[in-house]
Amino acid sequence: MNQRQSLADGEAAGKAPPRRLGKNGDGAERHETIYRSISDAIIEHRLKPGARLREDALAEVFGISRTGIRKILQRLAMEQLVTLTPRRGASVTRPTADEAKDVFDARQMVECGLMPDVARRITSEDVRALRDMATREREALRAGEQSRAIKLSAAFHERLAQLSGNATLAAFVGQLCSRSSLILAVYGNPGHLGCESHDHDDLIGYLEARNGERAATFMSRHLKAIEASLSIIEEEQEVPDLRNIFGA
Amino acid sequence: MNQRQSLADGEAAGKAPPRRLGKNGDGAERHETIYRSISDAIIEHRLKPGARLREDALAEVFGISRTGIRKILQRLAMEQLVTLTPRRGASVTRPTADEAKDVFDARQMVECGLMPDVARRITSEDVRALRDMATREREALRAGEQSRAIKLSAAFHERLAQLSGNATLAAFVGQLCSRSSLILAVYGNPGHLGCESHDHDDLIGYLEARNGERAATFMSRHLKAIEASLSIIEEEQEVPDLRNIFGA
DNA sequence: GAACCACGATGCGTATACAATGGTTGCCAT
DNA sequence: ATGGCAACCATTGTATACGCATCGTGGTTC
Repeated sequence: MNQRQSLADGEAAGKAPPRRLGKNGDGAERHETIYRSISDAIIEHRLKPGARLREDALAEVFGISRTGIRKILQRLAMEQLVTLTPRRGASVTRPTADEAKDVFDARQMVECGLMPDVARRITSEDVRALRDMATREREALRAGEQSRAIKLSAAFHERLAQLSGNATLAAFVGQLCSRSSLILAVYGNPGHLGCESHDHDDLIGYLEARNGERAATFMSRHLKAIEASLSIIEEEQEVPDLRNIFGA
Repeated sequence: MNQRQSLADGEAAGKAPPRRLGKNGDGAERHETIYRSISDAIIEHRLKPGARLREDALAEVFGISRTGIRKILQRLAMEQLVTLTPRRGASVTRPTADEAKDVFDARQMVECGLMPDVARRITSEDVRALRDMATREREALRAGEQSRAIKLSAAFHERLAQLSGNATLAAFVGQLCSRSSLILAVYGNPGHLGCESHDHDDLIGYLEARNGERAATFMSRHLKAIEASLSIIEEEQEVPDLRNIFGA
């Protein structure tokens, strides 16, 4: 299935004669891959809030037509990662302060509420996998790879929710984590990342001890700490900077 | 494609001879309307779980091309109201027993958790609107209009969640209620509808008295009662374990 | 010199055409 | 008569073409 991989730089860019390159055997897989690429780029802050996502450009980059891109863009919009404005196209969502509060309140309720279930169901295998994720996150943090750390942190929280056994709530938590990543991009202070490096390890300890209550209260404090670290000042930009920057 | 559909003729006339049908006049609105039509039909059990939704048929019924229908179908699929199978098209989702459990567990957590906030923020105006909805629901129930009653019940729960002030969680509850409606269609006993007729009124009473705790426990019992009324027998069709039936 | 209007370009929304896939049916061979 | 194979048909997936709205730019007028 990789044979098609080189279409981006190949002759595909040309007009191509009777070139039917759309016959990828793994069409669905392809879309999923592209979706993940864009999603990851947003979560890792490689695409910053407000960045415009032109359909043509994306279509060319990924070697598919605009139709497929639109589908992906719509999915991202439904997850609130991109904003679709009627005649203006797509752009990376810039969460408002209200949305940020809603997201963290929701996480507070759902993630904490899930902890007892997780504590009850967690296996030693799960514990090992979680510790591994926490370790990698700490390493990324120490190496200064903020983007990577943010993604790993979101993945950790999502994974945790999956262990509860409730797929619906786990998917919801996954969306909330993605949005949190965006919120960090807008309101987070550089240098002071969301999750403390040892927090996740402590949490794993409580879960391993099957202490759901303790884990829940810890998670609550953990999330509160992240939220408190944000500087939600609702900085309205849009044009005014020029005056300020170049001196009036 | 067969005819112009007498939609916005008024403004079209002002534009002189735009023989093209005025699709743009209310394009987004139109999609929203169609989305609601299909969504309502599913929630009201006019479209039953398992029903196939052919793109061509829908496109013709609503007078738009398949492109628009696909967009709507995808949105419905993301809300788990329809299932999209790769080369087989769309059909109304038939929830599994596991999904049903997940959905009701999620409702238990979120709706109950929201009650304190609702009790704190509710206004007399809200109370009046809720009572009105409850009344209409009771009337529909008494009149034997089960479809209508189910939709009104879901709307009631969703409205309640909106009063919490958390738009994210409210939207999530809305989805859960829609899915619950599907679950009722599959596992519900005819004649014994989900919500007891007086339950909602009682709940409003607790909220009006700003007794969030009481409302939460009542909501918990309410949801438990609905779930208990289901006959989740997991009647599996779909290749009914020939192995098991005919011995391994 | 500034403001307003007009014209052109860019980019999205929709429709349509085409290709590929999976199901179904009919025929042939065993 | 039954099972397998092959061709056809129905339906989706993808790409492309076209129309329209909005935005930017330049010219003209006050």
